[in-house]
Amino acid sequence: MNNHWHDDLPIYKQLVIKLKNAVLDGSFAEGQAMPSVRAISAEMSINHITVSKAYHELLDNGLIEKKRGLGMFVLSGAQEKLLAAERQFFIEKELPMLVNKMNQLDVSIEQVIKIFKEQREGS
Amino acid sequence: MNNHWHDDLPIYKQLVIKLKNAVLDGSFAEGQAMPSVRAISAEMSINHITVSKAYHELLDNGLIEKKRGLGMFVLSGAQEKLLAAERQFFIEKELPMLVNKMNQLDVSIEQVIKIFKEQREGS
Amino acid sequence: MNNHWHDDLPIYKQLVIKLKNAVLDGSFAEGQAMPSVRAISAEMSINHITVSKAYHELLDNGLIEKKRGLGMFVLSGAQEKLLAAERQFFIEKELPMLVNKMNQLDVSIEQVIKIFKEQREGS
Amino acid sequence: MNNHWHDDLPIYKQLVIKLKNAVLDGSFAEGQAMPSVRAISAEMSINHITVSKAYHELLDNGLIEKKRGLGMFVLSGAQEKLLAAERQFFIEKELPMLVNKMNQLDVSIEQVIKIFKEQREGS
DNA sequence: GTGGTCTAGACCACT
DNA sequence: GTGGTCTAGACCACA
Repeated sequence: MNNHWHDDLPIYKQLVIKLKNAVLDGSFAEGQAMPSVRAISAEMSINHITVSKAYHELLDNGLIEKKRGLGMFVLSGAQEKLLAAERQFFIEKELPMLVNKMNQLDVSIEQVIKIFKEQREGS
Repeated sequence: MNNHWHDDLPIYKQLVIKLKNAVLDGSFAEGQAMPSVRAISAEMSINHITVSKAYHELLDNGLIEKKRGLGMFVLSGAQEKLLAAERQFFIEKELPMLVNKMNQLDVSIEQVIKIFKEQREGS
Repeated sequence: MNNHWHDDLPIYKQLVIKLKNAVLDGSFAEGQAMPSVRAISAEMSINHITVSKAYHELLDNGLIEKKRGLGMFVLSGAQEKLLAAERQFFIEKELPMLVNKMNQLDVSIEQVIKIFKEQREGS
Repeated sequence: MNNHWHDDLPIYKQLVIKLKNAVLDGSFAEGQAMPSVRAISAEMSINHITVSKAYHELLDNGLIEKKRGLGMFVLSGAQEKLLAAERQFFIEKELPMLVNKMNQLDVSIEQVIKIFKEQREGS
């Protein structure tokens, strides 16, 4: 987890994204305790309230749970739930917009495929 | 042009997008006068300062010009210029990010092609 | 709106209750602007963030909407929605608990009726 | 005695309620030994300090007594004392608040009676 | 140790 | 004017 921020998105939102990615790729296993608010706060030099705000978004999304006096814990099924939600959003919302823009800008499907293949190999 | 706003983008930005789209699809032909600030302001019930802000972004982008006492006019070459700029941004920035997300979410290129074809036929 | 707090409930929660009551009894009519965050903040001598937290709870409950740069507005249907929600919660959750406790403590239904009638007259 | 906690009340408070209910319904007879702190701690997987805190509340309420080296014992008269206290609190504090809410939400006394009867039969 | 709340004051983008 | 974000530091309840 780096601590390099860009400022077109609020810090807590960027943190939400990082945390979600960590859940997605399994860095935070289900049932496991998340790093404490103050730990992140110290490690990344951001206010604990800012961290808390990020955690609350995960809480609202049903990805983590709070145990009083103990901390935040990854809920079982969180990884799958997150993956499903992101995939659905991507396919139902982002992809159609992408295609729409392709039509508007006269970008051919071949160009997309080309970039897709390039990036596959590069990574 | 509807007047339904969402909240995740500033109104003036949403207006910029609408105006650019209108130039892109030829609704505002080159050399033609743009609707007056107060016309848009009234029609969409938004503050004239907000409209003005949107127009200034188009001015800065070199898509329109101001003729004193007459109003704003679409510059010649605006459509093509806009098309080129958007296409470049799309290919160099947006597409790679989307492809990256596709990889992360295990979305196949076939799904993109499928949606592409569906949307082609539908429109 | 008074500004006398008890401390068994966080200030922002107490504020939520006050605001909901104001919507319930029609003090804030639908479509009308809510008092600004800073206005309440000043009037009640509480931090604006605390007020904001309360407003966000109303936002999440779908009772008010935010208009960028303009403020918070009571949504149409808010009063009815709130009334329905509270009544449902009362009947499905609170009442059964009440009855359950009555049984446990051997409190007769007659006593409840008596208090009900007294309070009706008193108010 | 289950071990499923909710988050809107501290665990030790929830435990206090459970223990009181057990005294109320006679599960813990007067003069009888209460389960040891470590027994409850183990059975419910909660910290022994938390259990201790709950027991201290019962001690302060004069419902149990500590016999050095032997454990906690239900005081004689505990059941009746508890019943009286809870009944008084219920009638003087809880009922008026509920009735007040009934008026605000336009819930009729007939609905209460209906639910009362249903619950009587059901249990 | 955990998270929750609050303050006072700053700065920002938007209308 | 509107709300949003962030900080630094304080205090609290809970386990």
